[in-house]
Amino acid sequence: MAVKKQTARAPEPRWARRPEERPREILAAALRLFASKGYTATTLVDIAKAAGVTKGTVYYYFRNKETLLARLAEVNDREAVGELEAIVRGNPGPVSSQLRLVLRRGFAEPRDESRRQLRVVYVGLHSDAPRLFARAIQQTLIRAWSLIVKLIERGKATGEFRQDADAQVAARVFTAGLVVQMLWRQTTDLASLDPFDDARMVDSTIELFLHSLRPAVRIGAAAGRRMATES
Amino acid sequence: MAVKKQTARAPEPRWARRPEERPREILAAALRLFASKGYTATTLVDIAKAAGVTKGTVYYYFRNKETLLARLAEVNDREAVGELEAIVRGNPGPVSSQLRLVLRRGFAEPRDESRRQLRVVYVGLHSDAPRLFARAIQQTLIRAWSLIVKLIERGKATGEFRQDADAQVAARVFTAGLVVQMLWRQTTDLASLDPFDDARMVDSTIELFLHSLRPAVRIGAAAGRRMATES
Amino acid sequence: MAVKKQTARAPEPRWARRPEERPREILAAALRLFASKGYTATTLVDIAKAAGVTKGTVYYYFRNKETLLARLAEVNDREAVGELEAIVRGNPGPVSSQLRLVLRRGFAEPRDESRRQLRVVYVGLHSDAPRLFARAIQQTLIRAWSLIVKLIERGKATGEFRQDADAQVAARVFTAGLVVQMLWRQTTDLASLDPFDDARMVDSTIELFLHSLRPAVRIGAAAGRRMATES
Amino acid sequence: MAVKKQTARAPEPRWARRPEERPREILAAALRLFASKGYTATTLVDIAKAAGVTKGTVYYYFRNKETLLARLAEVNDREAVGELEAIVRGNPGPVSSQLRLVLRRGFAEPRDESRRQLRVVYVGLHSDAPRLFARAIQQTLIRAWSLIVKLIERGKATGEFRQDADAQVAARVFTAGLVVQMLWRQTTDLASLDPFDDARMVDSTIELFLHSLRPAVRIGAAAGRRMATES
DNA sequence: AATGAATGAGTGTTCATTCAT
DNA sequence: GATGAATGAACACTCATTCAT
Repeated sequence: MAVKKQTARAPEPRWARRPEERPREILAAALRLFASKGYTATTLVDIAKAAGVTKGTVYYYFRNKETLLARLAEVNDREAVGELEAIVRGNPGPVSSQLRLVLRRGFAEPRDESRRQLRVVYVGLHSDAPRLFARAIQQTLIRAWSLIVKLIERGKATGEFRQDADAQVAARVFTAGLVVQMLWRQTTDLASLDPFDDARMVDSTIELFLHSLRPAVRIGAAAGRRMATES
Repeated sequence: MAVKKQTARAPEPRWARRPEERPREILAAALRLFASKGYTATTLVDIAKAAGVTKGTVYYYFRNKETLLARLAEVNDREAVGELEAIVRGNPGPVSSQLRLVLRRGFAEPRDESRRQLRVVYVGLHSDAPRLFARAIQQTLIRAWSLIVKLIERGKATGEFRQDADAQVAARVFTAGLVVQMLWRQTTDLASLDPFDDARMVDSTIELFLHSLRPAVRIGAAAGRRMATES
Repeated sequence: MAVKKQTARAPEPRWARRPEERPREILAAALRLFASKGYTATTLVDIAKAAGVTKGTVYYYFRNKETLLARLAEVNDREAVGELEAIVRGNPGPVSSQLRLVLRRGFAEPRDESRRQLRVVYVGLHSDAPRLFARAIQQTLIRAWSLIVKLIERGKATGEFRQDADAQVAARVFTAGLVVQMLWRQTTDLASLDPFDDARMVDSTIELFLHSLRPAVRIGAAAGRRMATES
Repeated sequence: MAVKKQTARAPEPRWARRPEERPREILAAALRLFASKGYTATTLVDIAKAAGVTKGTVYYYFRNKETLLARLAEVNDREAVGELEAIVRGNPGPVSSQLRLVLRRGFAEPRDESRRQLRVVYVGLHSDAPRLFARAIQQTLIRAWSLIVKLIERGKATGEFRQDADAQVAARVFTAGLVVQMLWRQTTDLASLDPFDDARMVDSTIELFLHSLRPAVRIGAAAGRRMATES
């Protein structure tokens, strides 16, 4: 609609940027938007604008909208487990302190904004693209969980943790609970509706996690009776 | 296309008036579809067809699509907390056994298919209708959590639970973790990707929950001995 | 949806009113709404509600929505010209004073609210139901115009009006101009955008109307020259 | 259905990019349809088809349906008053001849079909889009009226027109009457129902207009008496 | 490599009209 | 007579996707 100047003098190409960076930029924009508005509510024009390109360019680099989501999930898949493993390797202390770090770094306090967003998108996959979600679970979550399970087993071996703790379930429930709570608190107004410190949520979750794995008090009649009653 | 009987007697109506059942049926159809395809992916025509009516009828009973969702959420809100309270009242045993039941009945094993679907929809609200989600959290989850917190506090009072357990966080993380895990397992193929028994998930979660609240082996020889024994 | 009491005691019929009045009431409601919201913007439910009945009842008495409009137009057609004739008959003064009254009573100051509304609807016919509009023109306006024309001709005969005035056009332009201006002023905010007294509009229009029919200054050189220039 | 040439050379595009012409064409199509069927009765698909594009394209260039109407009104607003002023400037004769031209050119004989349609749409705004109508009145009609008023005042100053003529009302009633009559004649079958020459309508209206402004016969007892009676 | 004009299949929603009761 | 449940044909508008340039 706007009339374009046709002056022959200045050729000045309307677009001129290194094609290498484009995909990255588009993906980054998509991530930002998916995380804040949700996948469905984000339009391709939104993404294009945020990436400083036009719709056509997005389609030049990515087959379609869902591909963007898939690519983002892949990024997460590729990095996430590696990070966790690095954390474990880099921290030769007792398993309890390794688990502490894994939970904190891997599931509660993302290293940077982009990893936080990635997590939001990740959980959203469940409703936005169930198939992708299944794949992501397989690629990432299950591997992360088994890493945690391994740590717990090691703890059992050293006597730090009780033998009868269900490591598989512990790994799953605590990580899921923590991630979902943090997610809800950050995206909805849950933080204001249900006010309390995010840090407390993380710290206490870790504490509960470790405590749930530790040997319990068995001595004394009271305790014994209680156990009997409860079963 | 359908051949009409031309008997003058029975004109055989093309549709029947069933004002009493329609809303229920429509709501049921919506629930089924929302749970399986997600709110956004579900069309009003889908709902109408599934309910055996036409689009217009859906709009005759419900102002718009979101109202359907809201109504479903309301149903849940109205019943959910009440059920939990009933469970507590109906079970005068020790808090640990009350908590066990609350977790199982309230968050893991829905009484019927429709309550299961309701739960699926509920979690989906987070991305489909953030505002409704926030309302739902406020109406239901927070109240459910505080009910659990109260039980835990009672357990602390009786010495059954340790004083330093963070009841607030425990209530939140365990319920969220349990619900989400069950949800994922049931909606995706997670059950096949990550094969293990749903029942084990529930039982172990409850066990971990209670264990995380119990007094730990801390100081003194007893603890030391125990640790040694257990390794 | 609301449960109806089925007590056999009080039969009390839900609807019980003289069938004679219904059509009138419905028509009155339709008129009110058409005039204030416009034909298109008025729904049948609006009308039914305003008439204190339900949609079905409206259809029991009138074939469809447009029929309501047609019936209203008919009412106007039936009464309008008769009124004008009555005005003329009831006022045996000079034609100028008859015309004054005809313009005022017939086109500017409706006897009651309902006649004002009728006028609004009437003009709206042009876009809402062109065919009805044509019929209305034929039934009413043309007859009203020729009544005015007759008066003008009588004035010409008595020498009160100039011979060369185009009675046909005068009747048409002044009535149309007056009606439309009053309509615009009353329905839009024209009254506030273009502030001046409605009464002045009516009075001055009548004055201009009569003046345009009166013999011009012919005597004297100045006037004669002016005429010559203009032709 | 259309047979596609399979020559590998010329893939023969299914549609052409004509960003420069599209908006114009769409607007033109909309104008044509709005004028003939009315704004409300015109579908966006109608417009798209008439413009040789698809619905999407219409929305690519115009935010929504009402915007099309608004844009058309703007065009009129922008040009209409300017034209009138040009007429006055370009015709340095006596005010009576200026008024003649203004009435004829500005309100009776549109320069081309498109301006005639614009006028039709304009009057229709009253019921289709009251708000736009109000704006249009403000932007255009009031300004046009005051231009006419100014001319009349000038005529009063030169003694060509009588001092007591209500210029404001004259400007309003004659223009409205003329426009509406022409509109009715052209859109309905009024022309055939109420047969007489359009040209006569215009000429006579102008004549009546000017005559209504001229000094009246005041000489003679008869006239004087009449005036007294009538007030 | 990049653009952005053009497409077209949906989608929610409205509402006059019908018809079982 | 009267109701109001149920219908179904539109309709405006959105947006992922395609493709001419």
